[in-house]
Amino acid sequence: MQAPKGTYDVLPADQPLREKIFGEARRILNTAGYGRISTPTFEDTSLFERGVGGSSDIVRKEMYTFEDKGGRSLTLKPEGTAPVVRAYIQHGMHKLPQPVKLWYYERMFRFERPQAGRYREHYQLGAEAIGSGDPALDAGMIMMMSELYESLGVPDVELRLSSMGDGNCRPAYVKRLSGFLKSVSDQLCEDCRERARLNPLRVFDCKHRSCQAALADAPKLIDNLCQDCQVHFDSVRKFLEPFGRSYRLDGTLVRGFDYYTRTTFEYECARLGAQKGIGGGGRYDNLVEELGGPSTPAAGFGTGMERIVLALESAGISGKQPGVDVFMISFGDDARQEAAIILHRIRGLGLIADTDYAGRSVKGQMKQANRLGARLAVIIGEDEVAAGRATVRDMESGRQSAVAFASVAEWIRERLA
RNA sequence: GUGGCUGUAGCUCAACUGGUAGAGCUCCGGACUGUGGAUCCGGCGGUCGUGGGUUCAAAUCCCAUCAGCCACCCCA
Repeated sequence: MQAPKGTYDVLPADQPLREKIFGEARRILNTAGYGRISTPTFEDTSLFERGVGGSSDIVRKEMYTFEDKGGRSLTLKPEGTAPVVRAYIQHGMHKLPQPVKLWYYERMFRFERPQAGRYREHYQLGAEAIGSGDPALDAGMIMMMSELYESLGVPDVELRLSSMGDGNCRPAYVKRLSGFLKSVSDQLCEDCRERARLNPLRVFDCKHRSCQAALADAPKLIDNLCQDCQVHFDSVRKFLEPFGRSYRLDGTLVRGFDYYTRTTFEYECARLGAQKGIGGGGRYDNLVEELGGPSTPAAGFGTGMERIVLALESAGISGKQPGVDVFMISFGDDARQEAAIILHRIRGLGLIADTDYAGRSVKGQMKQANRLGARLAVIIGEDEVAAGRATVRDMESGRQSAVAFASVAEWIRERLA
């Protein structure tokens, strides 16, 4: 038996680093006034069809869609924004002071071919601020991500920034681009011709040299923004400026969801290979309305737990398990009985305490205490039972003390304080 | 979904042109009758990813399949 393709177990040794990442994200988001939201693992399929968009690969071929016994079509969530927006609408959050700022840490599911850094089930940290079109918000999102990566020590992080325009300027631009693509159609690869038909903006993602060459003179959306979008974009950049966050202005940056408008951004870790995108996001001013809510501007970001982990590991950064304070060593029936009582008391004082359940020899138990990095070992054998006093050994110095059973727990707490 | 590489003990890896699986680390024990981190010794541990096929004989060759990895694709 093995875990299904593209899934994996997070083992105890993996947890500390993940918890550190989660903890940093929580700290940053909480200090920025974001409240955590959890949404269901699955949603009505139509939520993603309408939200993410029919021309996206995710909806076209990567969703885990199934029918439940009531005949409903449900889908394991492939991304986090649509469900949060659904919750915003469902709970009438537009009546709360705006914007409503929410963050999440959730599992995402996509039927993709797995690879290092790409899984069929992965964890994403994300945030959404719904109900504000303020460009300062876009910049704030970008800076929160920067702060997260920086505080964790993610190496070689690069930021790409662009604008997708809005309903005012994008359609006209797409028409222009389509015309251009038609004129160079014979120089494009098969995929690009398909893209030209479905979602022309995505041709810019193509890695084929010939396509890149053919696109060299293509009109860029970023040069064809309408007045409002241009003002907005300039403002985002202005808000970013004082922070000194370097970025690459990239008119070819197109994210994989249809709902983005105006600002889009993507963070990459240069040492991650093909799956180097560690996080991204942008503004989605039409999504709330498209999902049945009032016309509401919003922005958000998402970042991948696994990719952050890989990036940190590539820099030799790891998490460490909390060390054991006390290891209880005992042998003989009476002694084991006494040890169990004392162990319970020590734990009750909030100390991390463990003992042997494997029938190890005294030497073996000492070894285990050492292996766990215990600061103190409490030894209880026949002699100790007879004297009513436990032997407490300092694992570093090797010094031992005899302490009465009744007070040994408190004695240890003071000793370790 | 496409192409390629890989798959031997819990981990890292060996095993010649096919001859029937071994080391280091880990773990358990002993040397050290109730005391760890060093050393030495011993022990536990393997459907050779799985299923077929070729062969007197397959970890080794062939086919299929599963999984991982790399690139494409896509994205976190």
